[in-house]
Amino acid sequence: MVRKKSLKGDYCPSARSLDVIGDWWSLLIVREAFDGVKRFSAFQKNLGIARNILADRLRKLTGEGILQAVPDPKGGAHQEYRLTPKGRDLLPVIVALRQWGEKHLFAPDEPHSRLVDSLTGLDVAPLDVRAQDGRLLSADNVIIVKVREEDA
Amino acid sequence: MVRKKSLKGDYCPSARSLDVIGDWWSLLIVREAFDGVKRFSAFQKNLGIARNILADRLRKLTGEGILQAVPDPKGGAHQEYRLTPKGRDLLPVIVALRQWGEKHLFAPDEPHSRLVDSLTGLDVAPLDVRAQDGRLLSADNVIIVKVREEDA
DNA sequence: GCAAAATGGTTTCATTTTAAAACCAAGCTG
DNA sequence: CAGCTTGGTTTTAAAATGAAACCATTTTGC
Repeated sequence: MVRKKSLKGDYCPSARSLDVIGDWWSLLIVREAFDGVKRFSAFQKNLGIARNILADRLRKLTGEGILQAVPDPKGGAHQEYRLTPKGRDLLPVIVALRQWGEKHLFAPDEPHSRLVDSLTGLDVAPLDVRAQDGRLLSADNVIIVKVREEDA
Repeated sequence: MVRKKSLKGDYCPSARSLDVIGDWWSLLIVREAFDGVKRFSAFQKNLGIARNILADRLRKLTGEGILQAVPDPKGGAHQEYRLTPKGRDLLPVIVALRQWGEKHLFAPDEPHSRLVDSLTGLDVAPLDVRAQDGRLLSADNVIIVKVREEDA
């Protein structure tokens, strides 16, 4: 009996993350939430996602504690979906994806939406991966240290 | 006729990125490549992915210029898959996913693989999102500025 | 030098996921 | 109170995925 696709038990944190938010829509929903979208129909309209899929993903994301469903603060019958702190912690993931896309997926003169510092209106600075001592790191000077199974 | 799922033309860079690497396996393959994996069978064994799917993803990733298929430098008949510079630029994405997973998806005492600075052996520092002036930014002080359609 | 095993896939077929559209109940609106 | 909006669920069709079988080369073991 082979477990199919669940990396829940994987000891690689990126694999586990992808297990939770690695499907095609989840991060797009989270991105909309970062952009202030709160209601079912708004997600649906902005993303063009099928409603059953959206309902499913909202359930999963709330189940994972990334979104929280709260009753309409204005007393209406519907509920709002809001990012939890865990969801807000996905900001670097969204930013990393965005910056990679800006760099590699747009023509030099092609317009795209921008993520800006709301205080100054300037673009967010490029993310960089640094060592504890502040040295800039690239793919060549990092390695993955696997957990020894016996430790698990 | 409704175009299904292609965000190729979307003006949001994160959407476009997800269109390219947002499927379930692509980033896992890239992560393996970061870890030095180069050959078909190694990807297959490490990830437990079906071979037809792996072949498809390797084709897509090379087609996108994220991986490059090069003939075995030792003269063998097989080819190796290597990250291109575009692929190596995905490091911050992988790191962001990994750090989010470490923080939110593991029990406090649970072991996991680590991404370390190969010089010192110390963990990579937490990524942070900063403004141009160096201020630390969180979800509350960034906004997305949409491109005006007329500009496009 | 030859048989056997490994490599790097492709094909086939069953299962699962996704998409689109229709449907529906509850609220609100004029 | 008739009709529209919101927030879904159900149904059905289409597409993606997964497992296994198959296959042509290579490499290896002896």
